[in-house]
Amino acid sequence: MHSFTEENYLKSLFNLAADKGEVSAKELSEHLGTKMPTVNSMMKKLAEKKLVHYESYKPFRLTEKGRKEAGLIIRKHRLTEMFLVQKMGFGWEEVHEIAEQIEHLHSPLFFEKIDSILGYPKIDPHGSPIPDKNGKMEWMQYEKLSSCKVGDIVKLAAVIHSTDDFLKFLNTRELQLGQKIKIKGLEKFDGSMVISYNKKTAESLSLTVCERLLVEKQ
Amino acid sequence: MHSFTEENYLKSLFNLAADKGEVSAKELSEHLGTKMPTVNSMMKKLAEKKLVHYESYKPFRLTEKGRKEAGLIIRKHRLTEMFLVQKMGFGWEEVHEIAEQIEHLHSPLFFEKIDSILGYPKIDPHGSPIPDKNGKMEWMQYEKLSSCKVGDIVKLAAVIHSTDDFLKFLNTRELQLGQKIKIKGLEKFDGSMVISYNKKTAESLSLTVCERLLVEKQ
DNA sequence: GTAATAACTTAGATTTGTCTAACAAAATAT
DNA sequence: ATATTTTGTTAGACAAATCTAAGTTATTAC
Repeated sequence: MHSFTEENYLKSLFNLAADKGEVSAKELSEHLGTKMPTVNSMMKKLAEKKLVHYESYKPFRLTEKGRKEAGLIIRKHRLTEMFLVQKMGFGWEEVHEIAEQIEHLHSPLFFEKIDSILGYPKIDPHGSPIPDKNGKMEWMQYEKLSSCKVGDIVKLAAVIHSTDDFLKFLNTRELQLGQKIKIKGLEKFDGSMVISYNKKTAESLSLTVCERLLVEKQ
Repeated sequence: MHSFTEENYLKSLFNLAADKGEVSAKELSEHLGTKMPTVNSMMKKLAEKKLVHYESYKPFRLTEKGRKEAGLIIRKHRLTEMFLVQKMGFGWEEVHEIAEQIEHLHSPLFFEKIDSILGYPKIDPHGSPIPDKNGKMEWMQYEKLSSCKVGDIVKLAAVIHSTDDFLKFLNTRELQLGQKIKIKGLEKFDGSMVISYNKKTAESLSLTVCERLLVEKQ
């Protein structure tokens, strides 16, 4: 079994490598709030355990084994978040920190129970996919709201880079997953959008916000 | 905040000191599966933090502060066990190990939610009292089944020294908390008892078993 | 294409929790 | 009441995860 610390490194590698497939020492160091030499020696350690490909002066990449282990930790994290929201009444902005801790529990029974109580969900409360029992996950083909056109009608499917503050912001706008949204206008000078949904006829969202909202076209 | 390890020492001190009020190095060492010198240095460390009274060659005692901290950890453990049984459908023999892990989470919000969902329970699934928010707890005035007399009618109130195996044994006998029991006979030579409950008219329980069952007289 | 800057690595120290080996005190047994 | 055994303590080593300081390689700028 891996230590709490090792698990956090794996998870960060998995998340940061989402697009490029590799992660620099600097990036990982900043993300974890750990100095570079520390990151470096941990990468060597994980390389010995065949979880990471390590070559001097090159970015880090997870091995297949490492990707699986990381996926399983993220699976536990997201199942937990779903349970906290759906079965314990927490808000989607409250669950990240708790799940950060619960994801490290070693109890297959516990997470199987959660999975079964939830009915084997495929996504977490923020719309991110829950990796399967092999640690594999795949994103649906969502688009960023920011890439939609005036007149489009879309459904809010996921929130990315979802900090607690951002989620609280969405709460104040009554924006939830599944919300149907119509795009009324686009300000060219700053990329902000005017949208309508529910009883709101002209809510304005900045480009920053629109880039963090993934939607499904109707 | 205290480390995971420190918390386990505090909890063991609390549990082992239940009767005598003090714990020897040997006892603590065996209970934790840790060598005596390790225990010794940890006691000195906890003494510096004013959690333990330490004097050379004397048994250890928790300070008031230590007792409170320990009580709060045990509170988290027992609330968790209750939640696992009542809200997640685990058996009372399955929850100890999971709660051992969850008790170390740092999230007041999480445990308050559990407490509220459960309706502020006073006992855990094994009948042990749940310490209050100041870490204080008190046992009801239960008696050991072994100290009851033939003819007594009692209600099963708590199971002490409840290992998973012992709880599974009770499951096979369909003995649960709250079960009303009549004492039919007592074998003098080995202290075993013959009891009746439910549809069972003559179940025999060894002295060892009877000493681990706490009952309430009717 | 060299100089300056940024990123990465190595070396060595520190903290935490553990161990073994050796020694000291207390308890027990005769 | 002394010898033996048990219990507790000290000293020193070690692994994990971290740091700082110093050195090395890559990248960027001009």
